[in-house]
Amino acid sequence: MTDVAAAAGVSLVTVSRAINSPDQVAPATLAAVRAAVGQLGYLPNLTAGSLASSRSRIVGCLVPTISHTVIAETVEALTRTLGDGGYQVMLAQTQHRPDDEARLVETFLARRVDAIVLTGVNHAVGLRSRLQSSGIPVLETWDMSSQPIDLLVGFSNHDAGFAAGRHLFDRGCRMPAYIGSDEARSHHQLQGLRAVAAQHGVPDVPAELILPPANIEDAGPRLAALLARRPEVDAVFCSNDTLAAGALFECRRRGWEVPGRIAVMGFGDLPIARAGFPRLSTVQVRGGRIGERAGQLLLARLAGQQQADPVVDIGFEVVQREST
Amino acid sequence: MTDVAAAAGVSLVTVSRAINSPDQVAPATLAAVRAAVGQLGYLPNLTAGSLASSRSRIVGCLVPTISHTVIAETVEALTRTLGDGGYQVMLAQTQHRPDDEARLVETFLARRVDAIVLTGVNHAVGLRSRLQSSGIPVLETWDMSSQPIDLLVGFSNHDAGFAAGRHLFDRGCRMPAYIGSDEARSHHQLQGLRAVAAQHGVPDVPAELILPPANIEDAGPRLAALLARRPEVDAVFCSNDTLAAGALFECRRRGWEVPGRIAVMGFGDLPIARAGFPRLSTVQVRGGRIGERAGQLLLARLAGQQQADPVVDIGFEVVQREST
DNA sequence: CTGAAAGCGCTAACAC
DNA sequence: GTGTTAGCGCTTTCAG
Repeated sequence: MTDVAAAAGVSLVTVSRAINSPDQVAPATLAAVRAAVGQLGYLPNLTAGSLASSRSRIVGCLVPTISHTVIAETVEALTRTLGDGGYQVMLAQTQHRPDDEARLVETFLARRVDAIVLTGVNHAVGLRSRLQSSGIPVLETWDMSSQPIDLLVGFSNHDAGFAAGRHLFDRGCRMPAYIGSDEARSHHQLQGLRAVAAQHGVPDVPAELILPPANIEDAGPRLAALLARRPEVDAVFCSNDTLAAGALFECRRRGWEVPGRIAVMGFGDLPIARAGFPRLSTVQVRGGRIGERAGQLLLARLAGQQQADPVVDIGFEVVQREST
Repeated sequence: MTDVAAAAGVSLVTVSRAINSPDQVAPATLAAVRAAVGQLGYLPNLTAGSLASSRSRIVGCLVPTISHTVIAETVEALTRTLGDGGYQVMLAQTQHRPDDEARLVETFLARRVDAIVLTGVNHAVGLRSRLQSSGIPVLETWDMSSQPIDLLVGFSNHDAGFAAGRHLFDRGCRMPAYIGSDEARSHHQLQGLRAVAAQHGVPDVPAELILPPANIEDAGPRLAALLARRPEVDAVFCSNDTLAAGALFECRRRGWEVPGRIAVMGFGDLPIARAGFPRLSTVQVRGGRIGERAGQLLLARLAGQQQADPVVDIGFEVVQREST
């Protein structure tokens, strides 16, 4: 930067300003600086800038795993929205382990990220207060909480499970079952499903909870196990569309009609829900919208604006197709 | 850090060493420093450390999009391997746009990342020399090149396409087709497929190239278009298992037997290949292994070791299941 | 094994 | 609109 300043015949600060706030610099000066930058091939050192300004322009984002398709859309939209606002996303994977989440938060804090995005609302003991005392914006996603750490963009997994169950009963099912991942957000869905089942006089909902990472090839065996245990099951709600697609393949393998013999319902409304045969009924969640709103909320907060409502319920929608 | 030094009764440097190279510090001193750190809740500022040491311990990683399942495994393994070595991965998405890739590389360089990982071997003009003159390790993945920028861990997409085609002809197919993404790695696969077709006296391989991002719901319509144009097609090779699963659903919708009426072959050997019905024949690529080897190569290089062979061909394997 | 001095490359105040 | 001064919080020499 010293070289650029010399070449442009100005001082260090002027170069800094020409780069970071061009409108505070006279047009002629700006042109001179830019010429010097181009000629010398100068590349600013953002690390030095971060240290001096105590703003890193990095947002730390923690997800269970990036292979989880439903969450990928959120990360993609978040990255795009924050990127347009001049921020870079630093991603880390918790592998669904709260302790890893807490450890990675420390790493992010040590890197002086400007904000942190978390997946879900269930965290390791102490993380909540640790984050609140850190002084940076924190945003939770993909669930609802009565006590958000700070900002929150999500929807109620409990209510989504309830709505899915109601849909299944409305379609004539008598005995729904659940296949999901063994983690908090799936548990909330299952609780919702159990609540609606209780209202219909069904005291218990059989469930298969898969140790994460749950993937499509787990669905078949789990559905088989479920049906071996409880042959009266006539509907299965899966915590994501990928598992539901696996269930569809399993039904096809057995030559079972869907929804004739068994109804299958997914979650997320991923492309696979529309591509399947039969097309999957599902709970639509706009994952991209979550990422976008999250990015907007963070940008506003990072720009110093206090938002009216720090909690955004993005909602969900039951989509009926052919599988129920 | 000054406070910790005071509390422990040592100097600044000693605290720094206790944290970064504990074995260079006397056990008693180390204990005192650690006690002070714990008591004060001291969290090192990695940004300041990076500036002083000119090592950020960040590796920049560029992928087309993180929603691309086949690449997610690589990123996951890379993140894990580098994480164990004390490095953090900073991820960015190019959306398959070479210009975005070049722009993001500049951002990474400005952040002084210690190394850069790229997807594929086709880049914007000038990026190659820009990276070579940057002086940091660069690693390309998911393809082969006769002129790698620096390090490379991948496999030949051309040869994979050739092998898939040979498998189809071996299984009795006469007229293969291709459905893939409209980007370099798919193009290489298609070239391989065309090469083997030519050897079998098939002068042309009909293809549908989907503007990225290609997803599962594109497969059905594209397969339909392909067959409308060329009803004699009796096999389709898809650039990934997800598209192949979409093709399977489309066949099911039409009541077509697979592979009786048409053979379907995927690429990647994702879980969906094993979960489908019929189970998908595919080209197995160990995406996780690519990420792992890439991480190891980078760690070695970053530790100052010169490796014998900077290019690793991870290979691939044709897996026959039920769909061909 | 420990410490003192000298920056790393930039930005925030404050002046002019 | 531009410059001067004083750091940001750490690591790297080089001594001892």
